[in-house]
Parts: sequence; C-alpha cells; structure tokens
Amino acid sequence: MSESIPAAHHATILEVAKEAGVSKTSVSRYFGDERERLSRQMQARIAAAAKRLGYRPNQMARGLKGGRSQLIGMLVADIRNPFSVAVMHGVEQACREKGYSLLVCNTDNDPAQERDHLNLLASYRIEGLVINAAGQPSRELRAFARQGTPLVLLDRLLSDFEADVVGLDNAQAIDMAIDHLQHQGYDDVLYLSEPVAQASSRQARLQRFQQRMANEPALNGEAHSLDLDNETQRLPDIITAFLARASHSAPAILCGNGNVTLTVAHVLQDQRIPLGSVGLLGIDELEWCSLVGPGITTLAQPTDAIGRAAVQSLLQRLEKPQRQTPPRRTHYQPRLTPRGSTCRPDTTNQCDPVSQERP
Amino acid sequence: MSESIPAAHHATILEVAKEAGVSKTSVSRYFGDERERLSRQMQARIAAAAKRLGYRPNQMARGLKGGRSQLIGMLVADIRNPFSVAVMHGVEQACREKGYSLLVCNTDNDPAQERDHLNLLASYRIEGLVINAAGQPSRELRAFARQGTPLVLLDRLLSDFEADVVGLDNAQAIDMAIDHLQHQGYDDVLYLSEPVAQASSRQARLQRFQQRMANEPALNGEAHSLDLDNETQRLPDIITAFLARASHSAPAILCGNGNVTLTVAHVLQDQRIPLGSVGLLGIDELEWCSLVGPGITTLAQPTDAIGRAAVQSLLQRLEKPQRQTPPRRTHYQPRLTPRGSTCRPDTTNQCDPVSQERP
DNA sequence: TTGTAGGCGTTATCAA
DNA sequence: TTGATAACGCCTACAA
Repeated sequence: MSESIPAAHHATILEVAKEAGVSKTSVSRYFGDERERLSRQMQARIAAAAKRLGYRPNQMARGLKGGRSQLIGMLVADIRNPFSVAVMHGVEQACREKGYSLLVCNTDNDPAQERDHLNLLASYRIEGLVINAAGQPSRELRAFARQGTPLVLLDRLLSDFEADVVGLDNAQAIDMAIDHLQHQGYDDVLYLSEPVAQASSRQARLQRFQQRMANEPALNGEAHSLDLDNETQRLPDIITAFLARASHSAPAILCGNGNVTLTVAHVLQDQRIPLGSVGLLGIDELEWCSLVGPGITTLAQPTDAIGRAAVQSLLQRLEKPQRQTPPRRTHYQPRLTPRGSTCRPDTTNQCDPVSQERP
Repeated sequence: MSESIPAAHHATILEVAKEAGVSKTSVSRYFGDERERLSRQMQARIAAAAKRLGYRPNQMARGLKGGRSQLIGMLVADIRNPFSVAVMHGVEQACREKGYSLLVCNTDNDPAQERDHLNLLASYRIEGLVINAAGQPSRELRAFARQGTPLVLLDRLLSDFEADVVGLDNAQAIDMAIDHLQHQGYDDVLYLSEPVAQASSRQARLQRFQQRMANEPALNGEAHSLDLDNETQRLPDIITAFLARASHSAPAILCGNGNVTLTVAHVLQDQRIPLGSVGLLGIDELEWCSLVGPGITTLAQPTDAIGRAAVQSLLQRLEKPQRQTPPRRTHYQPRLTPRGSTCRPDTTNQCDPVSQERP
C-alpha cells in the first residue's frame, strides 16, 4: 500500500467492489451488459466508487476470459497512400459502430514487416483481418485462414487463397476510362501501371485494357508497367516514345492508380507537355487533381463504402462461422470526374478548361 | 478433439506443454526471455510442438500477468491529413524498433470520439500516449496524466496541461517564411490560419507573425483565421479584399498549414490569379506542391524525426518513471523549398518558374 | 437482486 | 535445468 507508484496504477474490479462495499460480481455486471439487473442503489454506489477510483475495465482480462478481443486487424501496404488511408477511415468507422476497435499495421510493402505484423495481430487474438497487402500469401496469413479467423481482401486478391474480396469493379473502371477518352476524341492510349504481379487489381485492369484494345479497331493501345520506386527514370523515355509513335493521332495516357498519376504528372510537367493536348486520366481521385493545369480527369473509388463493406463482410462471418460459405466478392463502381486533362484543345468541345469544383 | 471449431481456435501454452511432454513453465521460458536457460533438447522439443500446433503466445494473458501491454497509443486529430500520417509513420517505425506496437485512433476532430478512444486506450492499458488532438484536455486525458501514463504532445500543447512536447519551431518557421517573402520582393503579407483556439502551434505561428509585422516597417501584414469546414466561402472575399488593399504593392499569402494551402490554391485558381504575381508560401510540404502552376513554395516539417522523437520521449519516461522530471520541449527546424509561387514575374529574379524536383 | 467460486493463458516465485 | 503453484483482472455459472 505504500508503493511509490513505479508505473501507472490502475484500479481493479476488486478495489471498486471494496470501495463500494459490494461484491465484484456486481461491479462486473455494472460494466457488462447486465446493468439493468442491479438495483438503483447498487448502480449509484458502484458508479460513485468507480469514479472515485478512476476505474476502467481491463480489456486484456476481459478478452482473456471471454476469448473475445473486440479487435479487428488491418494490414495496409502503404499507409502514405491516400487511397489506403481513405479506405482505412471507412473501416475504422464501421468497426467503431459495431463495437470493435481497429489495430492498423503498415507494412511499407515489405514482406518481412508483414509477417511481423501478422504475428503481432495473432498474439492479440484479433477476431477478423482486413488485408490490403502484397503478392503472395505468407505462411502467417495462411495460418490465420486455416485457423478460422475471418479475412477480407481489399482491392486485391491473393493467388491461390480463398477469402472474401471487396474492391473496385476493375473491368468497368477501364471501360469507363476508355469510353471517356474515346468520346473526347483520343484514339491512341498508353496505359501505365505499377507492377501487376503484386496486386490482382492491377492485373485485372491491365487485362481489361488489352482486351478492349484488341476489340476496338478505332483505337491504338500500348501498356507498360513499372516499379515507381526504382524505375521512374524509365518513364520519360516511355512517354516520349509513345508520343513520337502517336504523333499523327490524338494520344492519351491512362494511369492505373494514384501513384502513377502523380509520377506521370511530374514527367509531363518536366517535359513541358500541356495536359489536354496529351490526354491524362487517372484511376483514384486525389485532392489536388483539380489544381494541376486544367485539372486532371479521374475515376474515383468509393473508398468509404469499400472500407465499410469490408467490415460488414467480416462481421457476417464472425456471427455465423460456417466455413462452408463460399467467398463473396463485392465490387463497386467508380465515379468519373471529367476535367481539362481529357479535353482536346483543338476541338470545339464544350469542356471548361478550368473546373470549378472544390475538394 | 472432435470440436466443430465454432470460432478461431488457438493453441495454449498448456497444449504445447503436453504435446512436448514438458511443463508449461518451460514453454513460457522458451517464448519469454529465458530461452537460454533451457537445454538444447528441451528447446528442440518445444519448438517442434509449438510449430505443430501453430502456437502463438497470447498477448492478452501476457499483459494481464505482467502488467505490460507493449502497446503505445496514438490519438490523431485527422487521419486524412498527410502531415499526420507522415508523423504517424515515424511513430510507428520507432515503436516497432523498440518492441512496442502502436494503436492508432482517429478522432476526426470530434471531442466525443476523442473521449471514446481514450477510454478504449485506457482499457488496453497502453503504456504511453502520443497525442495530436484538439483544444482542451478532456477529463479522460487528465486521468491518463494523473495516473502516471507517459504522454507526448505532438505539434500542439494543451492549455493548462503539462507534458512533453515535440514539434516544429514555429517562430523560426514564420521567420523563415517572412524572410523569404521579403527577399523575393513581397511587401504585403496575408497570413491565413485555421482557428487558433484549437491548437497551440497555430497560436504560436500567428503570434510570431504579428510580432514580426509590428517590427518590420517595410512590411504590411494582415492575418485571418477561419474554419475550413464551415467558413471556406469567406475565403474568396478575404483574399479579394486583401488584394484590393494591396494593389499598389507586392502581395503574398502565407498559409499556416497544408489544409490552408490546399484551400487557398483552389480559390486562387477559381479567381484566375496566377501564382507568383501573388506570392504563395505554405507551411507543410505536400507531394503535389511542385505540380501546381509554377510550383508552390513550402516549408517542410521533418515529420519522421518528429514522430521518432515523440516515441523516444515516451520511452525515456517509461524507463525511469520519476515524475519529477520537468516537461521537455523538442523543436525542429523546417526546410524551405523555394518554387515559382514566390517568384515575382516582373522582377529579374533568377528563379526558374518551373522547378525540376521530383517527389 | 446479490454473492461465491472457478477458470481464461500467462508469468513469477518458489522449490526440487 | 526443470516443475508445481499462485497470482494477474475479469466473466460466467451456480447458489442464495
């Protein structure tokens, strides 16, 4: 009792019980789901005692007993990607509403960090896992699946790995992009993507692009994928070559995600190529897209909905853990925001070169 | 053994002990810090058994017994703010390196959410708390402090609340901004800030601005603060009025943070005001700043260092919990990146209107 | 409506 | 070098 408080001291249920002069069961009931069953008096006594002592139930002890940690884990490949953050925001909101807390782990696209984080999440006995991570499923991830933890894959599926998937309707996104470019008079399209091996959504987009190009005699197509961390220097050449080849026509660049859009915008700026004369359309909406030149046309993903759907999918499996249920796929439609970057200057199009919208 | 696995099943230390034919104490030692004390044989037996059963120590039980959750909490006012995310990234890295995990809570600038999250963090018995949140310290926050949990305030101090603080050297930031503007030939500065009541760093910046203006006879100054969520519509008028008043001179706008920069950039675009003719300088570096017009000049905060310093501060107090130690303040210097937005077009300045840097 | 007793998975203390 | 046993703080029967 004469401790010097070596670390933070937390009141326990027993201390509250003593302070209130009741049994710890009653205190437990008060803070659990059975507050109703206690008499007015008792409730008041406990409330007062708890307040006096600054008592907070210990979630560790709770989880230990009931086996329910009330924790959802989320694996994010790159926390600095605004898209990931936006989805994460939706995930967190949904978790809160359902009484769960979210434990977010950023892997920085590093498999080693991913494994570490998965071990960590396992040690906290998370009840569900939202994954937005790279390439091959690790041993640790398979362990989660095997052992019955509900999983949801965000934006990308994992090869040879069954789980619910929530994300964009990639085929439709590509279709909308191509249709828009074509409608605006562009007839030669360069599709740029990050390495497709790392994410199925990239693969799906690329595949659809090639498929469409094969079926549209009026359009020319070309696709490249490159690693933005190490191969950015290749980009100027790729673009220059494309423009040279397409000099007789109306060229446009389609960016597979927000990172690509950012990088391409830098290259075009360096080369003093005005947006619009070369069309530019990016998948993923970014807050600054309307600020660059005449504005960059984008396809926005409904990030909030995607995040919420992921949690819903998780909870559904949590409530009825019948493993039989086949994996579900939920795909959302993108929203097109036309801006000046897909408005050809030599046409009499009606598009306002400076869009007036606000973030 | 013939269970239908109603929920995820996790092997326990006892199961591993049985499987290996040893006592659970030994297994505990193996996974704790005393693996050395075990014989080679024993280590091998346990490793094999654990692997066979897919055993992971239960962090809940661990935390319960030892009182150490290995968890650091972080309160973020707005997770969608790139600055916050960048700092958070540094915090997380540092935590990992020190064997702690990070529990991030986004408050969306909502005091109610902040209280909820603080209760949550308390219930998980976090050992330290990094705070980047609004205005007045809540009762919950004071509870943390009173009860001895180490706290670090990020970017903003809280009124009437003692704790370590890590952030930008705000006075110097303002000085650097004003010096740069003045050197570039601007002589009338409009300072725009989000509401200062919510964050001490805003207050410090504003105060220094006014102080400098009072002491520089060659400069005209004017400051406004406004709530970007509800008062954005006031901004065009403020800027128009400023430009009208400053029509005879060389006007510049200084933005108190990244959000303000974004909003101001939109307004200037809407009003077709070219950057440079009106100077624009923003505190906080953003990935798109070099893309807008001739590029927006910024003062970057060393986000990673700030995040790491916060954790270091925490751990220091965790290791020697002598409450006597007075609060420490760590301030970092910003880095100026000059771009076209602070290059007056009518001068013979050498500044390249389009900066060539990459993100 | 309230209280008692046992156990959740782990570590710490003691003994062998 | 190992093992038995008692906590840690809470919840959930069961009993009163």
